[in-house]
Amino acid sequence: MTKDDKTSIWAYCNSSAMRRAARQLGQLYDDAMGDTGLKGTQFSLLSQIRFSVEPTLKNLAELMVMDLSALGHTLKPLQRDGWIEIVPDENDRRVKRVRLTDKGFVKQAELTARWQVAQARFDKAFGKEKAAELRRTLALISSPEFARVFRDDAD
Amino acid sequence: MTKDDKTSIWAYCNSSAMRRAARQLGQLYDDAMGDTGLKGTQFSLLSQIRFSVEPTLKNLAELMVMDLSALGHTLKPLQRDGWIEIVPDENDRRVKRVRLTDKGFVKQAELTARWQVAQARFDKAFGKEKAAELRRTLALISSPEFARVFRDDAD
DNA sequence: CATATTTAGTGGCATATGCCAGTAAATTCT
DNA sequence: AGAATTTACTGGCATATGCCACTAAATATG
Repeated sequence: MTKDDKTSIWAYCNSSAMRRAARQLGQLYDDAMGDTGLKGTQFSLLSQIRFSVEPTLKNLAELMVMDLSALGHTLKPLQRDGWIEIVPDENDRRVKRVRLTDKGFVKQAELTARWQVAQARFDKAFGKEKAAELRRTLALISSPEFARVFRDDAD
Repeated sequence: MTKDDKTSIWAYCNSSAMRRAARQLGQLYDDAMGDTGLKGTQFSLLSQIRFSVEPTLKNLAELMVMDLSALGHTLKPLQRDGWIEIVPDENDRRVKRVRLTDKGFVKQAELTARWQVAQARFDKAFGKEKAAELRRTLALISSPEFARVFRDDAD
């Protein structure tokens, strides 16, 4: 164990430990975004939108493991600044789809270049293989299956 | 790899993956807090305060790997509702120290009982040993040493 | 000692994220 | 078909978190 001792929740609580690590990485990756005007969270969003096929807000919220309304709020600034656009679905009038604007594509590429620097630093500091494994672990924890097992504790 | 494929940033970005997992766990642990009126983040705060010796805001911010002003904001509701109190340091008039109120102690204990349920579920779903190792990994990533190595990439 | 610098917090502003209530459109049920 | 229910989203409110500018107090400097 590191210098964290029994007087720290981090040594015990999985959730608190995860949030704290998320804050640290958020900080580090945000720094890497530099003067692009966007943050790591926004880079994630733009990237997920880019690599999805015009996802609906619902789709995107599920992929992000984010509350639908929270997603809506988070997209506002990106929409306002012209990086994305939200268009109604042709078949189902309840549904709205998100996509990058041309400008958004360019911006996503620019951010990706910045991101790679941070990513490389992480790999170097933490270990490339360990990093890949960590991501697999995090993906598992983020999965709906995991949430289901966690909740259906009834045995 | 799980069902996440190359079209998901989660498969690549350590920071995005961490945040996403943090959202999932936040959700799961918050649910466990039930009708206590407080959330997992607030439980973390109360716990860290409880197990620290009247930390200064600065101390606490460092332990939480949180921005000092962010911490200040986050403490507001807890102070307003009487779970904690913030008192000026006797020697250094710039410094303020945080501590639980009597009411706060009781509340922290109540929340701990709820937390244990979530924690047990996590251990069961993820594996007790794996969970302990994950927390060590997260603690490492949260450490100032890690941030330093990450930033001082200059070689 | 007087001034420059550093340190600890505060307040305002902006994004991140979640809950709840409400609305409209689609689906199910009788 | 018409009513009940479900689904997808929106808007308001509250906490979470960070940046920047500003203030007060302590410390270092000449």
